[in-house]
Order: sequence, then C-alpha cells, then structure tokens
Amino acid sequence: MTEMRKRRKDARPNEILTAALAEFEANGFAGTTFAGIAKRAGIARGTIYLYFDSKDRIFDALTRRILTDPLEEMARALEVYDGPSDALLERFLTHMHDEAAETETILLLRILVSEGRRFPDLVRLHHARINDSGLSLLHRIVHRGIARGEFAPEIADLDLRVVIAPAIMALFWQMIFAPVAPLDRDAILRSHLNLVLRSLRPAPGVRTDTG
Amino acid sequence: MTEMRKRRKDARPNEILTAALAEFEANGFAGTTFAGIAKRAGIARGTIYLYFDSKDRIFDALTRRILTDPLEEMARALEVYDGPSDALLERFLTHMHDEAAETETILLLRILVSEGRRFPDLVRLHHARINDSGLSLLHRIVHRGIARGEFAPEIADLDLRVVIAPAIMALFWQMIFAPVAPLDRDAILRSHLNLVLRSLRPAPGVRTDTG
DNA sequence: TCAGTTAATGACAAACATGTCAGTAAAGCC
DNA sequence: GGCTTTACTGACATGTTTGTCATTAACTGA
Repeated sequence: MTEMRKRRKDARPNEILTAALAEFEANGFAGTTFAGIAKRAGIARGTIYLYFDSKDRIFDALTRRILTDPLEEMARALEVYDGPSDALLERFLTHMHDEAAETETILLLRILVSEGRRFPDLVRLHHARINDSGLSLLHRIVHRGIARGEFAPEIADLDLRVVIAPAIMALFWQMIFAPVAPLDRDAILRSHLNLVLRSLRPAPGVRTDTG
Repeated sequence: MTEMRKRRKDARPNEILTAALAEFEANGFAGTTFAGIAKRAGIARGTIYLYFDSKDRIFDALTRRILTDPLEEMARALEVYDGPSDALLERFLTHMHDEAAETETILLLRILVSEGRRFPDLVRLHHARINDSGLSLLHRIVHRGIARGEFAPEIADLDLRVVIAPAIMALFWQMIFAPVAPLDRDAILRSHLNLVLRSLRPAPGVRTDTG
C-alpha cells in the first residue's frame, strides 16, 4: 500500500460528513461503522476521531448541514404579490413537490423516521420548522384567498396539513417505492393541484368577490 | 439462577417474532441483537438459532406475520352497497385512517422506510398490495360515484393516491412527531373528508343525477 | 419408571467494532 | 536545509456480537 497521506484540516469534516451521509443512507444509523465511513472518505479510521467524538456527533453535524430555510424567499414574495390566490397556492405547492424530490430532503426524512426516537431534539427542531415556515405560510395564503373571495370561507377551519399531504405522500412514496415504481412527479403535482383547487374554490352561488 | 426451562416447540417462533418486533421498534434493524431478542423473549440466545438462521430470516418472517388483507371485507361490502357514493368513500377513508393508526402498520412502514433497500422483495410485495387492494378499491368507488352522477366526471383522470394522501400523511406524522405533537386523529379525518368530498362533488350546474 | 428423544442452554472461538496512542510524514517557518 | 508543529496513520487493547456445539433437562411412550 502506497502511503498517499494528505493534510486537509479544513476540508476533512465535510468530507467525513459526506461519506457518513452515504453510509447512513446505505446501512442505517446502527449499521454504519467508523471503518465504513473512513473507507468511503479515503482516510484512516483514526482520523475521524480527530474531528468527531462519536457516531452521534457525526449524525448531529450531518443533520445540521442538511438543514436549510428554503421558504423564506417565498414568504417575502408573498408580501408584495398582488395576483390571484390560486396561482400563489399553486406556486407554493409546486415548491413543496420540488422540495420533496430533493435527495437530501428524502435522506433527512428517512433518518427522522428510522432514528428519530434516538434524537428527540432533531425531531423537535423539524417540527418547529414545519410549523413556522411551511404551515404558517400556507395559512397566510389560504386566508388571503378567503379574504379576497377567491377561496370558500368554509375551508377556514381545515387542518392545512391535508392540503400539503399529497406532496408528503409523494415524498414517502419515492422513499419507499422508487426502485419498484417511481412516481410521475408531474402527474402527481397536477392531480394535487386539481384536487386542492377544486376543493378550495367557493361555491359559484356565493360570490363575495371584489373583482 | 434457577433453571426454569420450558419446551415449547410450537409457540417459540411466534414468541421470538413478538420479541423481535419490539426490539426492531426500539433499536432499528441493525441495532437489534440476538441477545436483546432472547432476553425479551425470556429464552437463551442459542434457542433462537433453532428456529431462525439469521436476523434477515427473523425479519422476513416477522413482516409476513404482520401482513393482513384488511380491505377484502370492504371490497365485498361494495358489491352489495346501494347508497350514495360519498358515504361509501367516507367509509373507505375512515378505514384508511384507522389502519394508519395501528401500531403494527406504523412499525411496518417504519421498517419499509429504514430497511426497505435491504429487502426489495418486501417492498415489491407491499407495492402490489397497495395497488391491488387499496387503490383499485378506491378506483371502483370513485367511478361508481361518477357513473351515478354523484362525483364530477372531471376527476376521472385524477391520480387517486392524492385522495388518500392525507391518511398517509397522518401516518408519517404520527411516526415522526407523535412524541412532540400527537395528531388529533378525528380533526384530521374530518379535514380530509371535507377536502376530498368538496373536491369530488360535481359542479352544481351540471347535474347528471339519476336520483 | 426408565430409556429414548429432542428442545433448550450457555460456554467457547471467531469475527467485528470501538477508542487510544505512539509513531510518521506532510506542511510551515526560519 | 533543518527544525518545529501537527494532521494523519494503523496496530493494540477492550468490548460486543455472532454462530457452534457438547451438555442438560424436559417431555414421550412402552
């Protein structure tokens, strides 16, 4: 074995996390070993200990790296938007489906499902994120639509999780069945929009429209 | 240690599987050990090897045990049913939510998510089941509704997975967030029915009703 | 009741994972 | 170039899990 040692103090942690990500994905949390991560990262097993004390620490750092705040931009867009609410909702839901297709989103969810009980903080964090960015934004869109007479007032007390549910369903479907029967993303998105927009539209008789 | 050995050739396999189920649930697949299963089952570790060669075999037998065919009864009910389709759909979706709340369903899904890649046969099996019993039944209900003028014809080309999506969403929500924020099952079911039934109803102008 | 059968056990060897640390070599500095 | 620093390595000691098997004890039936 030729020794091709490299010193890369800055880059190492990220290289290790990237390798760990692949290993977690392949073997699950408990099934992942330091040896496996090291091999994939192309370094010695001992090197990992220079940067991370334990598997838990690696896991923690990894989930932090994946976290992003993708909806902020859309929240800002909402402030100045002036068009019809259904187009706005459509944009929101399309964004949700895009998110759901990201491999990192899928990995994170997979981890939440399989290891969540070992990491309650992580679960709490994500719950807060979903409520703060996702659902509250959707709430504003829906109520904007009701106020403008574009959505039926009766839907005000709908639990809005059912409105994004098809995107969640698509995410898990892909997560589980992708190798057997990959989803037609576009078809699902269209069905989703169709279902939801039909449902939210006000009954034709009762127009409170300002238009 | 008092030796309280029991001989129970017939009952053992099931006892082992039950213990394994609890261990898988607690520690995941890779995190589960023969020692853990044996301890929980109250037997010696060696005994397990009399019935199962490996962890994979245990897992396989376990998933087979969990499998049931819960929708057959409903399919039969559909044959003779003569009432309105929305009530029928409501019954179907309610059943889905009940299913989703079963701890065994949750465990099975958790396993599919975290270990599915290691067990492609299991994934295929479940995919077939979902299509055969779940979606095809829903398909029949929806088309019955369209034929009777109770549902809008436009929804015929909807991907029906979006119709059950809220139940799936509820399942995964519980799976991940139950400790942080348990779902109000009833509220979700009501929102689900509300969303879907509003959407499926035909536009009031275009009644094709036979009523 | 005793001999035969076999389910069940737990000690054992082998395989594997973890965390440590003395030593090695790559980079920085004069 | 030679000296210092330190990122990196891999062998070691320790602990855990696996699979085997000789032994044990619970049932069986004549």
